[in-house]
Amino acid sequence: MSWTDERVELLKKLWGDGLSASQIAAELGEVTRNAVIGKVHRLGLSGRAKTAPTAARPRKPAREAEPRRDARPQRPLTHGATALAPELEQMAEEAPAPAPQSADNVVPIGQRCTIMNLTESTCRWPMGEPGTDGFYFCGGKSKQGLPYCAHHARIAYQPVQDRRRDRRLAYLA
DNA sequence: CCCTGATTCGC
DNA sequence: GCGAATCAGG
Repeated sequence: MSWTDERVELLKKLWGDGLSASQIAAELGEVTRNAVIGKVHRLGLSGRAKTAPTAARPRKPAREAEPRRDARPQRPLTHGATALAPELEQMAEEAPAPAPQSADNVVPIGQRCTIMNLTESTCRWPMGEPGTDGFYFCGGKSKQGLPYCAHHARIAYQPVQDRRRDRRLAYLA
């Protein structure tokens, strides 16, 4: 997969929205966060804020071609990494229950889970009508205490996105 | 350990 | 130009 115009445009948009490189990578698919970061730099739109306090890098001692381990294979079943500002974690607890039945979302059967299979790292986005047989949770991989996977977190917190970003920049500045 | 972006450099 | 490996940090 290459950087088509559409993908680059989406990259710019998401980066501008303050999403992390790994989130963007998950959103784009078929690329790692390193690829995203590399592209961001080449496009010259790095440095979203925070004046790099850690500028000077000691250089890397030339490296030879190594057996290089597998390039992290993005799991098709999950929505990849997630990491939102700490402020969001609080909101997560009070976040209004997302609309139960989302006709648009279809989760792979193998990923779905019930209340019994939920762990700290599974997406709790409800699917279907609670209490009925068809009900289940997304079950995608969530991280850092967030209750949702990257995909559902975006949906759940959309209205607050602006505030979140501003806050983040505020304390980083 | 989870994650973040930044950089280097072989390809 | 691309991005894995690495680094430095939270």
